[in-house]
Amino acid sequence: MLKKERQALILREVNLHNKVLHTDLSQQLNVSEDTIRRDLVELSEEGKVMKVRGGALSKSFHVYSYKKSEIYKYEEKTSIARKAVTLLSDGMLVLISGGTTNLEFARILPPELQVTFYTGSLPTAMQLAEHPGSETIFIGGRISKNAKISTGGEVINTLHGIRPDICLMGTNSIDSRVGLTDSDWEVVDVKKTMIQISEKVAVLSISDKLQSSKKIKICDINDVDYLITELSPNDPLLAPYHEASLKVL
Amino acid sequence: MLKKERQALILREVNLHNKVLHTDLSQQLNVSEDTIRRDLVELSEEGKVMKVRGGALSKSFHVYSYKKSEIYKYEEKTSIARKAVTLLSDGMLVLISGGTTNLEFARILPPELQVTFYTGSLPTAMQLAEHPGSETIFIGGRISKNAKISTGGEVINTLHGIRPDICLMGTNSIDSRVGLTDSDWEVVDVKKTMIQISEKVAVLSISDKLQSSKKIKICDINDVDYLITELSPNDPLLAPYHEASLKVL
DNA sequence: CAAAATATTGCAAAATATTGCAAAAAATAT
DNA sequence: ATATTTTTTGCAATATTTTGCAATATTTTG
Repeated sequence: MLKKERQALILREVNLHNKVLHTDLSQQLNVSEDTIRRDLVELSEEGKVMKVRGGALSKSFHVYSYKKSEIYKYEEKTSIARKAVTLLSDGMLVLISGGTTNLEFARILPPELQVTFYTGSLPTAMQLAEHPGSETIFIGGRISKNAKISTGGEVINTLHGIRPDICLMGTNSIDSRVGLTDSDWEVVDVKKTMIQISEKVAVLSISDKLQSSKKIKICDINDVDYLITELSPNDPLLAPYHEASLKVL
Repeated sequence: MLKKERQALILREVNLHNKVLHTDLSQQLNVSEDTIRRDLVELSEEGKVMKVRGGALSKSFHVYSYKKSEIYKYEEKTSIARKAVTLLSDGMLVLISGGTTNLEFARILPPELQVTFYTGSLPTAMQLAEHPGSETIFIGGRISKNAKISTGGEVINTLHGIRPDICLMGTNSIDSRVGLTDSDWEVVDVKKTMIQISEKVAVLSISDKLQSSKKIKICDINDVDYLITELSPNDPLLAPYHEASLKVL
């Protein structure tokens, strides 16, 4: 096994579990603990992991982290991301929006997965570009300063030229009666189209945002096929969505 | 078996399995490990694979670090960026490439400047989006994993639809006789077009890269209008460029 | 504090890289 | 076609890197 390859595997393990132990990795990869330790030191010098006694921790390091602000509810978002992965399979065309949950999704993506991603979000694209198996296509347009996504007519045009199998939509507000809403009309325009053109729509949302709504409407709740939260699917909070016949993961 | 043919096979193997070993390829193709090693070195110089000890990995393994602390010759790049700012004025349409020097340029951009930026570089776009005065338009396309820029026909098409006043081009190698060169053909295709369509072309380069060249040619030295380095314009190192009648800042 | 776990250091064996060189193969000129 | 030049290839001698091990130091834990 090549050194770089081994380090890539280690890095993936760290990103998935947020921590690794020398002993585990040493067994898993069939090398001495010394070698693992040296690898972790190197990775930590490159700023990719945080070395601690006995192993290493994830830096929850995204290529681009949303300006300094630690990702809110990091653990929860990782758990959402893991569930979302199960919706994908090789060869799919996936449309993915921005937001920290989707960023987390891009980070823990299994390397062997081979899909084509379309996105208009700069941070998401940066992170997806790290993924060895998949191809990332950025949808160009005028960059919205706060959301860091492409907006405008050109985006809508490009979107109408593709037919994604699934759309992974990060969201600010979802409500079983009102549907999906947002507060930025530029973003809403884009999201509307993303939902229209996609075969299936999955909404990724932490439970705080359930049953909340903003000023501008994106779509009805029926336009959504999957709802993914960090909660167990049979949590009472999710009941209204079951009733609206969404598939709740 | 011809050399080209062998290298094509190697390249296929790399892209298929994401890694190759000297030992495997040597057996498989009935040549010595030395030959394989030399092939891999060449392929890596052309930017097609990533050479590592014992074999090679597919390019997608490479991770580019944009951490400020790790930027090579950070101070020098800031000084280049400051000179580059003098070329801009309000209302201009500016095409800007990737690279750490341009990233630094985007960071120190005076906030009151009002220009429209076109770029295909994800890191550059991220930084430009922070700038209050200007508008950033991202040129969409397939994201090249190591350079983190849009590549492919769509980029070329989009570029042909605009007429920038100036192109700020980061570079890997510039030579007064050979011109601009690079090692990644995907990047070269895009840069060629960027230079063609722009009214003026400014090359930003730290002095280390002066009089160096890579395998693949981007353009002649005469296609460049401005050369910006961290050196004083009358530094002897820059004499060849004065002779080629570039404006040296 | 003492036992256990983990780090550090130096070292040697194995694997891999580099360099220079000469023979073979390919390209070019005669 | 033949001779000459250039490129490619394999080999050997010599570096360099990587790895595991052992002895010793340090930190953690109860």
